[in-house]
Amino acid sequence: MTEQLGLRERKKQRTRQTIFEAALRLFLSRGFDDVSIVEIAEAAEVSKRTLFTYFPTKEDLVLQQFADHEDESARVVRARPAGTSPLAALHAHELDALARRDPVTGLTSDPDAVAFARLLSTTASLSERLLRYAGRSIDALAGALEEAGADELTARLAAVQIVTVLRVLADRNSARMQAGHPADEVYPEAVAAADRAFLLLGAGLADALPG
Amino acid sequence: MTEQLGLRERKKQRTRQTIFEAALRLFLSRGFDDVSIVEIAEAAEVSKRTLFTYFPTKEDLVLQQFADHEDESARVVRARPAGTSPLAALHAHELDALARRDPVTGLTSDPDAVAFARLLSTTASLSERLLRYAGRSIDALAGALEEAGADELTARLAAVQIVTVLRVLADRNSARMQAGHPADEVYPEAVAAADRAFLLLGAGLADALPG
DNA sequence: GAGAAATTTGCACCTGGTATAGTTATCTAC
DNA sequence: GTAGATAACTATACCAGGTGCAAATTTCTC
Repeated sequence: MTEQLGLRERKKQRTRQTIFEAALRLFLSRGFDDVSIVEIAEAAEVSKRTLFTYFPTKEDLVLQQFADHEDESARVVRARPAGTSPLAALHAHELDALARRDPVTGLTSDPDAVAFARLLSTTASLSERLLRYAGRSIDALAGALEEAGADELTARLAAVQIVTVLRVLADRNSARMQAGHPADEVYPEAVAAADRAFLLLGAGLADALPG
Repeated sequence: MTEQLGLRERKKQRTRQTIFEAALRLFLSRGFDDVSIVEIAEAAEVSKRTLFTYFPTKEDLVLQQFADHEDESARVVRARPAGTSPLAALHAHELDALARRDPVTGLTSDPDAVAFARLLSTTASLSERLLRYAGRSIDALAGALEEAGADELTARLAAVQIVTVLRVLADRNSARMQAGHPADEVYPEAVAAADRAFLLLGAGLADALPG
């Protein structure tokens, strides 16, 4: 378990962490667009050139951590208990995440997480770039659904629906948090919304949008 | 019907068109990233500053025309015949668009349209920015669905699902076109995929993704 | 400790985009 | 048609994100 890393590797990790923390601190206090790359580099005591070897774009300073979560839905589907449908597994996982106040649900009163979410939603270039990660998340989920027996078209359509619906739920929760409502207060609505969303995903829109 | 425009206004329209055509021609022949703004400005015989008064960003040189289509789904829902469900109206509209080889479906063999689609799908910054227009399309459709009687959450969830599914269909058709298949050959599959997609939207994923 | 390999740096450079201030063209009213 | 008024355009200088390159520094290996 204990990774034996050389000094070189440890220094790299420390440098990356230092840059990231400096960037986040500056972004949160003054906004993404009002902080320049050189400023971050100075705060982290590295050269501009070095900063860019760790983070290829300014947006990645904020978003690269999302790469860790990009296959979460796919993993949930793959790890589901026998006899459970992919949708049921994802539904259960979302309810569990809400109960845990997992930041990915948007439902958390943790000030840092709320501030971070605000940074994302108020910065156009960040919310746009975030969609790139959503795309990879869709690809991963589609792959898992194919493994579960769906044909390619169905898997892709289902994956894109599921991922975008989860995003809508998270956005709504996050908006409530940013409006100052405590997570515990919003929790029941968040659960109801998730239930509604998975009902629509599973049973379709026909009944919900009658003629 | 005949708009009486002054010389000033006519010149502006001509200038905008000239810039747009120069940009598109250069982009198509050499790729979005390998053509600079100054090059386009020179080709259109305007100053760089003037170019930016017409198109606020380089991406808008390609994408601004999508603004016209951003409320298409919403209009279809609002204009649906009495007794028709929103989903049925959108389904019928998509089938009609496929039959007409409307470029928005991705199903067209028109070389210019195919080249344009390739430009979009091969340029990261363009496909990302395109999602901004998708966002507005979702907002518009959600509004129309609320008018049709859906509650706010349902309308939003349905809208996001519908718009993203239509995008998936268009992307797939466009990919087939770029691979060189003629539209008439792909048409039956495209119809089948659209039918499948609207079936899933209407009846849900439960049956399609069993445990 | 020497040399190889990786990391960091400084510097020059490119591109997209903006600010400003001045020039040119069109419009309106007489 | 001419005189402003007004809108559009241009040149220039500038900023920020990002890259290429060669030199300098640091870590690794033996």
